[in-house]
Amino acid sequence: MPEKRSGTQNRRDLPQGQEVSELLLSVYHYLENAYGDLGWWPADTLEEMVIGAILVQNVSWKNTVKALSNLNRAGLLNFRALDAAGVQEVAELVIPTRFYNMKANRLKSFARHVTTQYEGVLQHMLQQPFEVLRKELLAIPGIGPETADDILLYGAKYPSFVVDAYTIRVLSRCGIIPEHVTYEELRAWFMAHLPHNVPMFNQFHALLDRLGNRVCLAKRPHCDECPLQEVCDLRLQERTLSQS
DNA sequence: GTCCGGCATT
DNA sequence: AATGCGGGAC
Repeated sequence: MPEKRSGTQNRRDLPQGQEVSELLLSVYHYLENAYGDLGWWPADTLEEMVIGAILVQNVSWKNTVKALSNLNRAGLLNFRALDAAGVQEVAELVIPTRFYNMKANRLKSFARHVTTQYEGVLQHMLQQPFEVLRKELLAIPGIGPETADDILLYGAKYPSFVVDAYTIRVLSRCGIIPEHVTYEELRAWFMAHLPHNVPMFNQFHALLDRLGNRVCLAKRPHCDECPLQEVCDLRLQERTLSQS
């Protein structure tokens, strides 16, 4: 019979309990004090927000802006027009987002869905109940959990915590979470330990994104300028001590 | 694990 | 010019 671990937390499991809520809130406050209000999501319309969420997959925001402006110039920054446009034309306009054939197909899939199910009115789609909408989004080709949660939080304004690779890198480096966690598991963990507050979820993800993008880099992280130094170093120390 | 295939870095 | 970074969907 496999012996049950007691005492120290298994490194492969997510920590639980009231102290987790406090730790997450302190991470949030360190970041907010350093970076202030990031004002996400940067978009003028809901349609632009959703299109941007699809285009930004796997690429920098800078490239996404180029593609958004190309689409805008072509009058394709809305789902009715995208549904009517040819994939080839769309693909050429979104070349800066790198995986342009894939992105064009994803845009077309979403446009088709909004057109056939909601007569082209995105707001009507986003008014579905939280869980219904999440399932519906995930069923659209090219919409995975992160993009779905982007749309739920920044588009529909539901308290859906957005997890991304930066979230995992930052928190696992600090020793707060294991390196290998599934998306759904980590999202549920955040949502179980934080108040379901839309502006806070909005800002928390934006802050983690900023840190992972500019400071907590995959290679040669700039730890000297990290606002989480205190939390991070503390955790690493504790782990080292408890291993001896 | 694989796909996608621009752009920053070297 | 060449390399490889990079990450979300499947």
